[in-house]
Amino acid sequence: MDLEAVRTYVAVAEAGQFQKAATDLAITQQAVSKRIAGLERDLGVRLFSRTPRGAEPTVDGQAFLPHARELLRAADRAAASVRPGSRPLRVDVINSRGAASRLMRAFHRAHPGVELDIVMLLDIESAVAALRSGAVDASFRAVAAPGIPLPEELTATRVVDEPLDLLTGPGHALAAARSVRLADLAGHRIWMPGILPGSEWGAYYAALAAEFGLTIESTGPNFGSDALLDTIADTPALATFMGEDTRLVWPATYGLRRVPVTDPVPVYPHSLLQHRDNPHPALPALHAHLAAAAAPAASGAWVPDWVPGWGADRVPGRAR
Amino acid sequence: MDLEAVRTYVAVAEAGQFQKAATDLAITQQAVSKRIAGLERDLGVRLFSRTPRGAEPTVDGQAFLPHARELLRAADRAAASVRPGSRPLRVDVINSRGAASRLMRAFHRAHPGVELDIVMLLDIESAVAALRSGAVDASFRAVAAPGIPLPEELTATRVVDEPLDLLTGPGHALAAARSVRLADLAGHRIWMPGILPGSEWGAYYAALAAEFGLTIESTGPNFGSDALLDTIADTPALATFMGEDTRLVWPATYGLRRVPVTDPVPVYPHSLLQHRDNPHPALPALHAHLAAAAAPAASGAWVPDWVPGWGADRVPGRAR
DNA sequence: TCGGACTTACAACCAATGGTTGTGGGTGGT
DNA sequence: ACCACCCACAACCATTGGTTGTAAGTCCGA
Repeated sequence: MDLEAVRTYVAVAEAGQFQKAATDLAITQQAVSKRIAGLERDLGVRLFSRTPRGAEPTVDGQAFLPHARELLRAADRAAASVRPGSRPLRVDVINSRGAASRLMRAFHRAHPGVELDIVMLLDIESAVAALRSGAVDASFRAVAAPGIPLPEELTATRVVDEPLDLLTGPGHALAAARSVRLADLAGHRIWMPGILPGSEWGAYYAALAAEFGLTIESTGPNFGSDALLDTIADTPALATFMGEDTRLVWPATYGLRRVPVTDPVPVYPHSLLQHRDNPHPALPALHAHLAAAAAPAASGAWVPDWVPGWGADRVPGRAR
Repeated sequence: MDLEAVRTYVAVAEAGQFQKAATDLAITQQAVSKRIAGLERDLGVRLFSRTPRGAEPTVDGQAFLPHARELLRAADRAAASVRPGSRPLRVDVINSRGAASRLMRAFHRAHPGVELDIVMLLDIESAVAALRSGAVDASFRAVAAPGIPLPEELTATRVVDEPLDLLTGPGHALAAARSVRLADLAGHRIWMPGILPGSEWGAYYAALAAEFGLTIESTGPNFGSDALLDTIADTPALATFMGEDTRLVWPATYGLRRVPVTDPVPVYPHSLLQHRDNPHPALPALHAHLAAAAAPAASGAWVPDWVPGWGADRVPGRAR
């Protein structure tokens, strides 16, 4: 199926005749005739019934028309997603299951009119480079991690702290616990595959392990969250950390247990990075939404939490 | 933008390298290279960063990918909409503002998974022909109108009765009335442009006019509902009928008045026609939905209504 | 009834597209 | 240093898709 033929089809359906559609498209009537004939050959049905006064859609043509229009709109959106200048707001999130993804989905629900593209960059260096070049408009990251100075032209706004739960299999020693103190995790093996030592998560867990004497293993390649959960469910000696609000789609029979960690609650600090001069019109709306989403938590009871020493100030109003 | 190039792009993004995508698509690596280069030229951005071990999407490529997938899905849906055999349920409605359209929108909300195509055929003859040929699966029509025998292989199910209101401009004699008896409309000019004498609506209004002495003018071409409403608003001597539940999108300043007609209420009888042997899997769900939608009205107070003498039995449970 | 104005369809031609094969440059592992 | 593997470029060629010219059909008015 050829998009130009589909575009020609819609033009004919709107014009009511091949001739006028041809002048609208600035081609000859014969070219229109050929395109429509080719489209009908591709689809295997007759789309127009030709009359001496023009052409009108057949039943198949009527059914095809809205799909054709939607197809052309999809093509326009696809082209717009990479058009320099006015393109959809492009936001980098740190992974597809974390708090940042959840916030962006909520933002999309609250502002359905804002065109949005979500990308996931590998590390903060490439995120910083993408922000400086303008390839992305905003990035959820943990800033001020050691060794990663924030360039002058970027700004960072602390937007949300993500509390972490412990995730264990049914055979784990803490599987039945209602909660566990962070200090009591000393000596337990925590497995976080795919966390690179130099990355932000790597720095976060390194600081956490150093302060509370945890054993965090990030060895081995990341085979995806399915493989991770599979291993956690089957290995009594292993546990892992997972965002408190992460919803798991997982068969209940595997018996994964989620154990809240307290005293203090380890929270991962998310900031929104952007270029100081980025003029994208949707950025203010995003900031307003994030501020509004963080504020209501202030009414809850506050619980002591832990962020790395380099984690700067806490987000206003966080509670649990 | 070429759909084949987009399909190739998605294949490369999934394969991770041009070579493998080429074998998957059964073309040469050079052809893949050319297609991607052409797509990048069309879009004006670089989609892949080429490495000695393959190709990975750039930031622009990452943003483009979901749009590309959606574009291909839209193309598949468009092709499926006219595929003989298993295609979406194709339903003919009598116009875009009537009760049939409303019912189909409600059905779509209740069954979002059912692929649906709505068409509007000119008259009941073409609807019958389309049903017999299998070009459409179901049709909302008023059957048993005089001179239109229902062929043996078609079935008709009375699904909904649509009450009609009188629509007037602010200067009309009945504009301030809270309701009007059908008999009191005798002598008033009712304008229904575009209603053909031989059509179902034509037969309906002819019977209505004959029984209650109305003056119904259906002269003149139908310039669309905007032109109709425009004329009604500006002409004190004219009024028209309109479905009770029809929502008008119209500036309030025009002052159109909707006057319920009573004693009896004129209702237009809609039936669902289909081929006796049509095996489309979504047809039972449609029938179940229509039966469920008609039933709840039985709880309301019943009001005398009027259908043409040829209008067969009333739909069970209709009320107002 | 005939001719003019209008429609779409078909034939011939030609440039440009899009595939192929062959080859070269570059990187990473042995 | 060589080999294996990747992608890009060049040359070639069939096919596609545009053009012009013409034919066939219908409507309408003289």
